Amino acid sequence: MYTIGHVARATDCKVQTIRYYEQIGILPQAPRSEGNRRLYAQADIDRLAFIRHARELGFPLDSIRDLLSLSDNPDQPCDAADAIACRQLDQANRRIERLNALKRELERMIKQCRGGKISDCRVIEVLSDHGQCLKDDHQMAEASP
Amino acid sequence: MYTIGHVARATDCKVQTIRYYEQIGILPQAPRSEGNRRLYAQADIDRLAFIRHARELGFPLDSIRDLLSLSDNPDQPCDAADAIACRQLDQANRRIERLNALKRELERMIKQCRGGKISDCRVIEVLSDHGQCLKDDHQMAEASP
DNA sequence: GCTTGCTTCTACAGCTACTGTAGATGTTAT
DNA sequence: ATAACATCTACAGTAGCTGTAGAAGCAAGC
Repeated sequence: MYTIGHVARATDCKVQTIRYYEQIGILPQAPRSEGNRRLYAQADIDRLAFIRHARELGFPLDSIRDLLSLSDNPDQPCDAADAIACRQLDQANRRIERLNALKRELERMIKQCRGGKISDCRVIEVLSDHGQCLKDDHQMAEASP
Repeated sequence: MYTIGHVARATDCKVQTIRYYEQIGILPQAPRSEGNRRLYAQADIDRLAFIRHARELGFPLDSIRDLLSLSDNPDQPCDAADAIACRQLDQANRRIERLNALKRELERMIKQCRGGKISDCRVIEVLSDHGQCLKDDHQMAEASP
């Protein structure tokens, strides 16, 4: 069993954030030691690492709850899980597309930059992206219908 | 010139959020009409669309400020811009990697799911990702040194 | 020209997801 | 056993919005 401090170091997460996640129920109530300290297992570290990564990728806690429910209930009827997974996959694909566009533009800039100035920076055009995105995005709400 | 409502619809962004961005200086002070309404040009819509997309991708406003400064100052000396671009590129690459891992796992689940149950869901393992990520991530701080 | 209805204005309160601080108590090393 | 550090609870503060109240602007129809 690990202390909260160990878990915090292992996941690069603040101690308070771990207690906060327990409080809002996204992490289970940790069992306590004799002296009332929280005790964690490896599975808790995995779960927390998952949450942190998903947060860094911009998923809101509600979406993360959804994703976690997939592995918490491996025997739930498939259509519910399927809907969650599809929705999250859809979001992941859109994010990847945009990140790739940003990446290409940053690489272009860095390459061009070796010559002296960033004479025509198109970072904004790349991500503001009227062609496809603005129309599609309206169906991309976080919540389910 | 466009009204704030038009800009909000065009970028799928709340009117209050636009005013908030003006307040914190990430959007310029909009010129006003006779009757004190804010007036926007296409360039403002582009800038706002960029900000919204970057936010959805999980970039904090400070990073976005950095990115915007690249296109705001196309004549700034190259090493500063280069550092910003490299840092953001690095982040973008890490995000893409993680999203691809998540995507693969979601696809696997969806495929497997057609058979009845999600018997062994590995969503957590995929993103908790001890192998590479946890060590690398400590150098990945949002702020510059 | 006046009313109805919608938009925008300012100002401020509330929300999510943390993050920091205070003061007490537990634990470890010398 | 005492200093140094980790953890505890509780609560206040922050970033990035989001909602609401009440007043004022504006456009369309009578």
